[in-house]
Amino acid sequence: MSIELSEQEILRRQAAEQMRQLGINPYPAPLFEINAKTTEILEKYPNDNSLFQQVSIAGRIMSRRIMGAASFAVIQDGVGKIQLYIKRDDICPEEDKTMYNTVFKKLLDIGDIVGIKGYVFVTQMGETSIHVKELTVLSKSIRPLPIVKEKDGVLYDAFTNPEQRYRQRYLDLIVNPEVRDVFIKRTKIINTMRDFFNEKGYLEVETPVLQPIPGGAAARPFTTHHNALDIPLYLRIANELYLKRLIVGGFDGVYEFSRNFRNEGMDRTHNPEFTCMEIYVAFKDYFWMMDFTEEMIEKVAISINGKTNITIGDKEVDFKRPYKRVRMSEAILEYTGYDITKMDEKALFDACKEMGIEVDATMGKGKLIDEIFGEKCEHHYIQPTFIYDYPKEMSPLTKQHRQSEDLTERFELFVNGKELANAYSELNDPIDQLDRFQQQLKLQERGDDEAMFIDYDFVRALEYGMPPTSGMGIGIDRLTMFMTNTPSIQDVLFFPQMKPEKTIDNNNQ
RNA sequence: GACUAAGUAGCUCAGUCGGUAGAGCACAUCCCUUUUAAGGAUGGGGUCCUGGGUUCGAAUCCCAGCUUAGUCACCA
Repeated sequence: MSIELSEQEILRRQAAEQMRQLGINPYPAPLFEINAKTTEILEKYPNDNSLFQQVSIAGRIMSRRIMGAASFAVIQDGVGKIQLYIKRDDICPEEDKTMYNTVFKKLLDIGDIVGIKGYVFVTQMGETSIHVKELTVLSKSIRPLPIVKEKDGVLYDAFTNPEQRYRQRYLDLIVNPEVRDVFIKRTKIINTMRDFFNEKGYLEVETPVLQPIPGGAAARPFTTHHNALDIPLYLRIANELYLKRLIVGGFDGVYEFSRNFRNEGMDRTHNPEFTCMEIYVAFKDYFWMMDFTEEMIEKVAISINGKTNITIGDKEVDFKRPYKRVRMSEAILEYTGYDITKMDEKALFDACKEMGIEVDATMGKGKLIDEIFGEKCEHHYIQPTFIYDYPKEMSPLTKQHRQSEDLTERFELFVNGKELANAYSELNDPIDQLDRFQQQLKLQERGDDEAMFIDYDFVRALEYGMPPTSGMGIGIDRLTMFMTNTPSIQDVLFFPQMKPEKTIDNNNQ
C-alpha cells in the first residue's frame, strides 16, 4: 500500500489526463524556440517600445489571477519573472474557446511550464507584460509548489524549512530566487581564479580521487575497496602529493580544483565532501605565494562584488591588498603574553594548562602550539592576515625555515577569525621528508590518529629532485561563504550531505 | 558524539488547564472585475514525526526513537 495522494495531487493528475483527452500532450517532445529572456525584456523594453513585438518565451507559472475574459499570470524563466496578460479571444480567435476556458483556467496550475508567443506592452498599472497570442503547454506539474508571495519586497509564506530546502534544492531554487545568486557567484569565484592562473601560464590538471595512501593532509579518510585489485582504496583527503609529483615531472605550475573527502564531523562550516583549490609553482617560496594569494583574493572580491570591502556577518572585511603578516610566535605573544620561542615541550604543556587549554599526553610540541593559537589568537584576525612560520612538527610537508630549525616556511591566511588558505615553501629535501614522515609515524604510535601516513613513492619522486616550489591551498566553500556573506556551508553547496530520508515516495505501490 | 530547541493541511504558522483539529495562502464551486499577496461567498483537505506509557480522555504530560537546526567537541 502507498500513502495516499493529496487532493491537489489527484486534481493535477486528472488535469494532465484531461489535457491528453483534448489532444494536448502535457509533456510534448518538440523543442520550443525561445528568443527572449524575462529580465532582458524588463530592462530593454521601457527604453525602446519597438522591441519584443514577436516574443517567444518559456517559463514556469508562478502565480495566476483569473478573471472573466482576461487574466494575468507570472512566469519565471532561468533569469527572472515577467507578467503575462492573457485575453480569451486572443488565444482563442475562433469559436472554440477551450484553450482559454478549459486549458488555461482549469487545467493549468502554478508550477506548470508553458511556452508563450506574443508581444510586449505596458499595462495601465505600468508593468511591462507580455500580451499572449499563443500558449503552449510544455510540462505539467503534478505536485503543488510551495507558494511564496511577495508584495513591496515583503515575502509571505516563504519556503524556509531548512530540511526541505536542502533535501529538495530544486524547490528552493524555484521559489527562492536569491538562492540561485549564491551559486552563480560560487561559479564566478572559481572562474575568476581559473582565469587568473591560466593567464600566468599554469596548467589545470586532474589527479586521482581514489588513492591507495590518503596523503597530503591529516584527516580520517573514507575507505572503499577495489574488487578487481582486491585492495583498499581511500577517497582523497587532499591532492597535494600528486600535484608535487607533477612539479617533479617538470611542470612549472599546476593547479586543481579538488573535491576532497574527510570522514569527520559535520556542522555549519564542514561537509564530508568539500572543494579545495591547490596550486604549486616551481622556483617560488612562501613570500612570493603571499603576494600571489592576496592578488588572487583581491581579484575575486572585485569580480564578485565590484569592490574589495565586504560585510561578513556583523563585520566589515576589506580584501584590499596588502594583507598584514604576523609570525605565529608574535601572535601568541601578543594575545597570551607567552614567548613560545624559548619553550620546550614541557614548558609549552604547562603553559597550556595555565591558560586553561585542554591538553593530553599525545600532544607534541607542534600540536600544543597549534592549540594555543587556535584557542587564543585565531578569532582575533578579522581582516585578512597571513600568519606565518609554523612549528615544524605540525607541518610535515613544509620546508624547514631558512633561519630556524624549529620552524617551517608555512603561512595560513585568516579572515573573519577562520582559516581560509594554507601555503608552504614545499619541502623538497627527500631525506628530510622521509624523516618527517617517520616523525609522523611516531606521533601515530603515541596515539595521534591524525598523523600522516608515509608515502614512499612520493619520497622516491623527491629523490629524483623537485625544484624549490611554493604551494597554496584554499577552501572554495569557505571562500564562497565569505564572498557571499553566507554563514552556513550548506548554503554554498547545492546538495549538502544529510541523513537519508526514511520515506521519499508516495507513488510506488 | 554531548546538550538545547523544533516537527500540526501542499506552504507559513496558531492551538489556552489534558476535553470534537484551527487561520492565512494554495485547492474546488460560484460571483465580480485590466489585476498587483486581486476581492467576495461557500466548500473539501490532517498518520498532529514514529512507537510506547500515564489518563475516562493526549497535538498537549512522561519515556524511547527518527529528522532538522543551534551550541560545544573534531576538522577545512
